[in-house]
Amino acid sequence: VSTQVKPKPSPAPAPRNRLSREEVASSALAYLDRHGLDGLSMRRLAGELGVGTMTLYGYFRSKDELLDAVVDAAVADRPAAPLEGDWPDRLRRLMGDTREALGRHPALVQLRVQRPVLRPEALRFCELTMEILTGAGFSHDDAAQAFRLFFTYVFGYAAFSPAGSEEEAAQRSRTAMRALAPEEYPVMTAAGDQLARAMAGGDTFDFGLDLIIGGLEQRLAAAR
Amino acid sequence: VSTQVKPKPSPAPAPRNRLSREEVASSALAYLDRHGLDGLSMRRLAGELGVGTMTLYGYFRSKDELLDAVVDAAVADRPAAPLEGDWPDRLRRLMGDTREALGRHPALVQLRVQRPVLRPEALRFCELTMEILTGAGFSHDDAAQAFRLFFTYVFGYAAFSPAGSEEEAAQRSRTAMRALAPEEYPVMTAAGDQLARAMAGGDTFDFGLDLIIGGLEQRLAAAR
DNA sequence: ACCTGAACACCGTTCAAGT
DNA sequence: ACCTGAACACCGTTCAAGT
Repeated sequence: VSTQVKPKPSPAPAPRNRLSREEVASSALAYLDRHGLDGLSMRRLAGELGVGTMTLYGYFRSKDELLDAVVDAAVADRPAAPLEGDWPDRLRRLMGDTREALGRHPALVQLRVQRPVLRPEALRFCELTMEILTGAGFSHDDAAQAFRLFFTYVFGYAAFSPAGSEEEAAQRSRTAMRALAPEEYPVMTAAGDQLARAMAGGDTFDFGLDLIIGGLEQRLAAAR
Repeated sequence: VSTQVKPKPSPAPAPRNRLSREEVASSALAYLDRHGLDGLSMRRLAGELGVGTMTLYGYFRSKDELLDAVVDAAVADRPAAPLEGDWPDRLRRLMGDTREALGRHPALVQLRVQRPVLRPEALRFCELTMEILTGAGFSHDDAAQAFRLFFTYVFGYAAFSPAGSEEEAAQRSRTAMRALAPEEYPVMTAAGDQLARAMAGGDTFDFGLDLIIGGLEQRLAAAR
C-alpha cells in the first residue's frame, strides 16, 4: 500500500457509463422532493451524483427532457391498486390514491401546471377513470366531461394545497384573516377558524369528492 | 435648435420619480401577459420601462415583492359585478367571472400555485363566496368546505387548462392519444375525440360547476 | 434624494478538448 | 466512446458610486 506514491486525485478510475437515464431521473425526483422545483439545477444534480455537469447531457438532451422523465418515473413508481367495489367506491379510491401520490411530490404538480404532460405513463390516470365511468354507463361524452372535472379537482387540490404542515398553514391563514377590516370582510372575520381549517387541512378533500360523485350518481339515475 | 452642440446622450434630463409602484406593477402584468412567467426578468422589465435595472429596487425590495403587487393589481383591476338572482345563480356568475379573469392572466395563476397569496385584495373572492353561502343558509363549517371546493375547481381549471388556442390543444391531445396502444388504453382510444374536446375546450367548465352547485342545493334541502 | 453601473454568485447550454 | 472544463449569454441582488 505504501508503495503508492502520488496517488491520482480520483482514487477510482471512474468506470464509464456508471449512470442510466432511470438513475438520473430518480435522483432528480429525490432532489425535487427535498429542495423543490426551484432548488433543482443541472449543476447541483450533477454534483450530487459526483459527476461533471455536462455528463447529464449525455443522458438527456435538455433539462426539460429530464423533467419529463421524472414525471414518468414518479407515475410508474405508483403500484396499480386493484380497485374493487361499485363504481362510486372505485372512483373514490382512485382519486384518493392519486391525490395522496401527488401530495408526496409537490414539485411534480407544479411542473405539470407549467406544461401538460401527455406521455403514456401520465395518461394511465385518464384511462382508469374513463374505464370506471363508461363501465358505470356514462356515454363517452359525459365520461370525458366528468374526467376533466375529476382531473381538475384532484390536481387542483394538490396544486393549491398550502406547503408545510397543516398547523403552520392554518396559522398563516388565521394571521392574514385577522388583519382584515371586519366591516369589509364580515363573513371571513366571523368564520375565520373554519376557513383556516378548511383551507389548510387535508380532510376537506372528501367533502368535494363525495359531492362530485353524488352529483354523478344523481345524473346517471335521472338519465334512466 | 442648431445652436445645440454635442447633445447629451439622454435627450430629456429624466425627471426624478417618473415611476410609481402602481405603474411598475401594471407594466409587469402586461409583460407577464405577453411573455409568460419565465419571460419576466427585472432586467427586461427595467429595459422596457427605459430605466436602469436597479431603479426597480427603489420601488420593490425584491422580485417577490413586485410579483405580489402584480397579483394585487390584477385583482383590484376587476370591477365588482353586482351579483343578482338567487344564491345558485350568484355563485354561477361569481365563479364564471373569476374563471374568465384568471384565463386572461395565465401567468398569475402559475404564480399563485407557487405561493399562496393571502393579501386583502386576493381574499375578496373568498369573502364574496362565503357571503353567498352563509346567506343561503350553510353553516360556517359547511360554507368553508364548500369554498375550498369552489376555489380548487375554479383555480384548478385555470391552472390546468392547456395553453394556446383550443384547436391546437385539442390537436396535441389527439396526437398523443393516437400514439397509445389500443389494447392498453382501450377506452381512451375509443373516446379520444370526446376527451380531446373536453380537455381542451372551455365550455366543460359549466358541466362541473353545475354539478357542484346541484350537489350543494341537494345538501341544503336534505338538511331541512 | 434619486438613480445606476460594476460586481458577485448563480443559471442552462454550446463547444472543443480531454481520456 | 464517454466524459468534462471553459466559455457564453443569461439571472437576482449587493454595494458603492454617480448626479
